[in-house]
Amino acid sequence: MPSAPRGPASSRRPTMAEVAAKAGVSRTLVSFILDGKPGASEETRQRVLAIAKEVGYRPDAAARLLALGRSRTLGVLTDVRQLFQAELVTGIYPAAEQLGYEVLLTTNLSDRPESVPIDALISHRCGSLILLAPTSGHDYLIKLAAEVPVVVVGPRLPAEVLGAGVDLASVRTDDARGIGDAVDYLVTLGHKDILHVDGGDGSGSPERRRGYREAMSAHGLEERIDIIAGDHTEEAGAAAARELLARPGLPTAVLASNDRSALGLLDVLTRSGVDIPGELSLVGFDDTRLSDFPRIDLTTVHQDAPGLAQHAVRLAVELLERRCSGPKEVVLRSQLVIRGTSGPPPATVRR
Amino acid sequence: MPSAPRGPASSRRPTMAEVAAKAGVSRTLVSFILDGKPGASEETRQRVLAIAKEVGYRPDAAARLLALGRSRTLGVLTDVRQLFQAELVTGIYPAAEQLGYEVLLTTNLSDRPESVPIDALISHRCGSLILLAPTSGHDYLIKLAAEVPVVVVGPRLPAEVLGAGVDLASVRTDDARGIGDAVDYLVTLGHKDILHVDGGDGSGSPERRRGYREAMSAHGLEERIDIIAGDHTEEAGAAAARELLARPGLPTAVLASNDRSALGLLDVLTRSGVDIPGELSLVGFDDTRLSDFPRIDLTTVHQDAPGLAQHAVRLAVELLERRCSGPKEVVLRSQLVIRGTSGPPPATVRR
DNA sequence: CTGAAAGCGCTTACAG
DNA sequence: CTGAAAGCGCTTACAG
Repeated sequence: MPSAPRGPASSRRPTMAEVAAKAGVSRTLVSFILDGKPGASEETRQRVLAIAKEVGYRPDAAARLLALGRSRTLGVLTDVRQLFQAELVTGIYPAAEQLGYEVLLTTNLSDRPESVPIDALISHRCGSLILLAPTSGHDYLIKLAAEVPVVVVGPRLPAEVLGAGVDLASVRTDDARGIGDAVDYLVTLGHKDILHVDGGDGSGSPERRRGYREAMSAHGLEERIDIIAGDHTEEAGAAAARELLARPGLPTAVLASNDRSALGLLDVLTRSGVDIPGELSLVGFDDTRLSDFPRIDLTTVHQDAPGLAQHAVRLAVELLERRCSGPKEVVLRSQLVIRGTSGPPPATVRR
Repeated sequence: MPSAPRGPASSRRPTMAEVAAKAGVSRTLVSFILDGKPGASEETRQRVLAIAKEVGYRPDAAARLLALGRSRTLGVLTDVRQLFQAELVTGIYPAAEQLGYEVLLTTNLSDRPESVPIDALISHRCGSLILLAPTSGHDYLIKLAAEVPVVVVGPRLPAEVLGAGVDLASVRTDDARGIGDAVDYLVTLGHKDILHVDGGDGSGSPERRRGYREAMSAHGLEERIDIIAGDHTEEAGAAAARELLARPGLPTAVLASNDRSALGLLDVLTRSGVDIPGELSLVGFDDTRLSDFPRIDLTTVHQDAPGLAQHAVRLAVELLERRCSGPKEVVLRSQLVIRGTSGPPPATVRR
């Protein structure tokens, strides 16, 4: 026996061959039966199934992958610290399961490049990759997609990237329109001094910034355009709030680039005695909600997480199975959800 | 060629054999070189490494696993909706990497049994499993641990489960003592009417409930013991708050079983005009914090997430490598973190 | 320093 | 309905 001595694991873990031996049939037949293929008598089927269950047989994914050459596994890169992504992940599982695919997860960590978890996914033979709000550059994405199909969820990809001739697709929310809806709503209420705390280069942030500018201009408010630089964290929102409070006057409305930033704003402003929405209206983006708890009752732009997840899975599978017919970019509509942090501007505007 | 035609993937993905052919050496040597083993001249080493890089060679984890018989991969079951678990996951990666292990993640979903994601982990040949706050019964855990080493992070496992003779270990916080510290602190401030909103059968909840009872008794406050049933969600905290508000009088302090529950309490109580901490002190558990943002400035019992993660990984690896010498239960101390939601009881106690 | 060879556990044409 | 056989890409004694 030229190979190394095996650990107790292999003796502990029953193989297909053992099931076959116990059942007195060939390995081929066991494979067919477990795969649900025809070709075995009903009686044999039952016996083999019973034995497999009895010995606790579990298919070895590694061997299966190796034999198949390609896996029915979708690799998902997420950031476990982002609650909105948790909602996407929650939607990805059932969508994948329905198409007969498994899902493997890895997470981004702040102290290592995104390519590390992505490499792990590829090494484990994920057939295609779903990247949630990736931060890598476009060159990297194109190189990656030349190797394995990639679906990017969140940020907008320029046409030249999507059209680079590789297996790269994009699923996202119509961020610009979502912010535009929020601006329209605030303007209708009578707001004019609407400020935007942006999300830096966070997923969707450039689009949201653009949507804000365009909507303000469309309402003839271009000279009221006012942007504080931020990112998609509570801390950035809190910092923006401090900056606002240091100014001579407050805007009547603030549009945060995401809910986390809005939370930071809400926290600092509320503590400083700013009445929300009486004195200032606050609107977030994402509608992050994993429980049914209304949390802070934030007016926000709702993203269709289950829809995004479903399309991402569909595209990932189509790309993998080489039958991607439709467009490689899916843009879902958002929906403004009006809750308790927004209302008409105060009668006496401070400016 | 009896096997099925391969998809474009295999032709696209370079193998070790291709690298060997290009370099004009044997596959064995390539394997040795990529593995960092001695046995090749420096010149050959460099050439092979260069070629591997040039053709974009990536090791095939499936084949590697199959050949090795055992994987250097740790499977982690988490719940992507639980922020505290995200902190554990964040700590698990670097700890595993340091020991030369990879990490594979799956998530619990509310609509399917925990055994589904666990089976996926096993199928992908994870050498051992780290289960974050699992909800499965003890019988299941014992059965599972007979098959593959299991480390449970969070809930306390009874001695008879840990001593069942299978590869099962536990890492947790001293929940009872943590709550006890919080009770001591509140009593020192002058509180007597200290109520506990428990966490049902959430991870650590039974211990926290016990700790509350014991600490209250130790202070001679057994007749003030008052528990509202809940779970580890904001919604449960909010429900408890509503129940409290419907009572004739409020306690002077509330101990929530975790931070999410405390958030729900805080939200509803604050909205109802209850002054926190002036009128009522609120204490959470976990110290969930992924950003540096103080969020709601909650007084809480801090859990050492990096420490829990590190011990979990260490045990998982020791169990896997059959050199588990030390105890199979690690209990880490918690630390009370006093912030803005707690203070002395109001001068005029409502009762 | 290097190569031929067996084996990991599975799948799937192919031939009964 | 069933079996013998090759192959997926890797690792590792063993023999030069």
